[in-house]
Amino acid sequence: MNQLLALKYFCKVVESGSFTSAANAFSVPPSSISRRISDLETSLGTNLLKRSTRVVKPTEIGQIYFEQVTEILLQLDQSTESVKSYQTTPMGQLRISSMVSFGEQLLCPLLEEFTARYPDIVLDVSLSDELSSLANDDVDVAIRGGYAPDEHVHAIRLMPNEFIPVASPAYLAIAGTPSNGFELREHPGLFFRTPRGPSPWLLKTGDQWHDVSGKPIVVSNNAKWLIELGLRGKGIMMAPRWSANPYLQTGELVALLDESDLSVSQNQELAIYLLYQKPRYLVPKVKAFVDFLTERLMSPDGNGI
Amino acid sequence: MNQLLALKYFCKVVESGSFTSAANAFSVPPSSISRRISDLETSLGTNLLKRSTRVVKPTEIGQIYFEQVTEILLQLDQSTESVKSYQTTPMGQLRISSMVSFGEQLLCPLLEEFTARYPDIVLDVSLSDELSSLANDDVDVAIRGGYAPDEHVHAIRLMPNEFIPVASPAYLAIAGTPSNGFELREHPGLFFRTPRGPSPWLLKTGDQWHDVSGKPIVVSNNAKWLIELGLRGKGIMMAPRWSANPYLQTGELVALLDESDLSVSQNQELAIYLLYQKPRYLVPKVKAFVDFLTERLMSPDGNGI
DNA sequence: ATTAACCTTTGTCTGTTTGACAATAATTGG
DNA sequence: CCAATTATTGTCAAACAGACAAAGGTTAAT
Repeated sequence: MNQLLALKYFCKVVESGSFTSAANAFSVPPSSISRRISDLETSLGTNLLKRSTRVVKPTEIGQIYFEQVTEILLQLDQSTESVKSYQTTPMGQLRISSMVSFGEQLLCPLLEEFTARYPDIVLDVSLSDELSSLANDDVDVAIRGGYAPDEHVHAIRLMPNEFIPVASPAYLAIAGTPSNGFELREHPGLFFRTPRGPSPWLLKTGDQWHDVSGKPIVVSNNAKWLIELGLRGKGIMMAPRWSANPYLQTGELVALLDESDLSVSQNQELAIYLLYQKPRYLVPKVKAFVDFLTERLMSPDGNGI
Repeated sequence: MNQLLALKYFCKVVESGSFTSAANAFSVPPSSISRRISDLETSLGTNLLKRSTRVVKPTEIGQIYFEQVTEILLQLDQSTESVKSYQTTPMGQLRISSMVSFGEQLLCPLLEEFTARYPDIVLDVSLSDELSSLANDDVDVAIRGGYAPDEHVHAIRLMPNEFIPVASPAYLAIAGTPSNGFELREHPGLFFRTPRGPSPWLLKTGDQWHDVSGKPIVVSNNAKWLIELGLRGKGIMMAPRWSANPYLQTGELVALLDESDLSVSQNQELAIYLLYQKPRYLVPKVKAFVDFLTERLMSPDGNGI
């Protein structure tokens, strides 16, 4: 028996005081109402309604049952409604995972604007260079460099992740400015440690890749500290362009060997990706974040800031 | 879609963390669970569960929905349970309608015992000689004399309703004791007014009925007062045997013309009936009252007290 | 690394249930 | 007393849930 249907029919009959009007309300023949309520009475072993041809009134227990069931149906409607609103309005907890340096320098400043625009979204931002398992539902969206998107993960290319060698003017004044990539080997290097080890300095000549890593002074996963060391003239570092940009503009850092094919990976298409799961029904909070971030970070030519 | 079924399946899946175990709990194939939940998700436009082959976890909104639905299902169970208990235990409001004199003299004294035995029944006793409409659900049980039971009303013959002429010894000492029915016409009469008028005194001789009503001194629907007048020697009255009995035993009243065919109605089978509606499912409170009253009022030979 | 086991999903069929429509029974109001 | 309204019942067609088998995918163990 379709109990919920029977309950809805029953309540409508009590409210309207007649099978016919209830039938009209549901656009079904009165016989359907009669049969469903009969089912209900049978399953409860009770007479819920007193039928006299002109007037239908609930019995004593029918009245009690009606009041309780009305409340229950109302709650069920409200629950359904809250689910639907969740599917309509960006709300709920949004768990974001981002690379540390990107998060510190670009993401977090933007998030203040985001929370202002979507007050019903509670942010849970976790900065880490380890890739947290998007698939295991630890996180709603993730920002990673050069991630290999698998089948169920949607990846949006936010911006290129070009690495350029930089150093402070003070350092260059003392140690001299390298005139080609191979000279980098003679310079002290500030290396970023990825989860897969220190990222090397690579130079491409034709089809050949050469490791032109300098002499390691510091290896750290703390990008901020590395940049600080660079600013203080401790050596040369390969920095993401988006990270070095502010200092390049103030002149605190200088970009070296601008035209050369230097990188930290043989993968030519290094980029920063925004990753999120692609379920059957996309949750508004995720869509809101994806839209927001692409709008703010992706320049029209796709080359980022 | 059988929404209620889907909700039950959904909750069980969340609780057990797997489709298979939920399927076992309901003794249905896992595919049924899968299909019902898929229906539910479609109708809500939401992913409620995150399926990773080994672990099934609710989504954020799925968790919220689960908590609310769990509560709702619990309430529904409780409502069903309360109906079932209503069908098992005598409880609720029991509306009784009784003839005034019978109610005052016999019924109400018994009811104290009844309420003691069934504390969950709240009595609503209405004493009236008008017949309240049993069919219109104004009343659960009614006690009436000589009622013509219609098709849907169950009638139990509680006791005969034999009317006998009585008077006080003091009156008889002055006015003399009538030796046959026709002499009653010469006596002052205390008449009970039924809703259909004063009840006459009738005498049957062979197949003939004679009106042998005395000279009306008082006509009243207040039986208590009539009896009081009788006790004070104001005249003769036709009293129900069950009403006069206490006074006959003390000698305060004397029964006249014991062997004669005197009555107040041509209907020979005057009796007091216990009436109640006969719905498909008899409510325990009614059954309790019917059983109680028949046990206390019906003697084995069916002739009453 | 490869296989095996387990779980969810999908396809197809069958039995049950619900709704539609018509006819019947019963009661109220004029 | 008759007409109108209402609930119920009978019958048929359509929709739906469940059974069973097979497929697809992921984890765990060899």
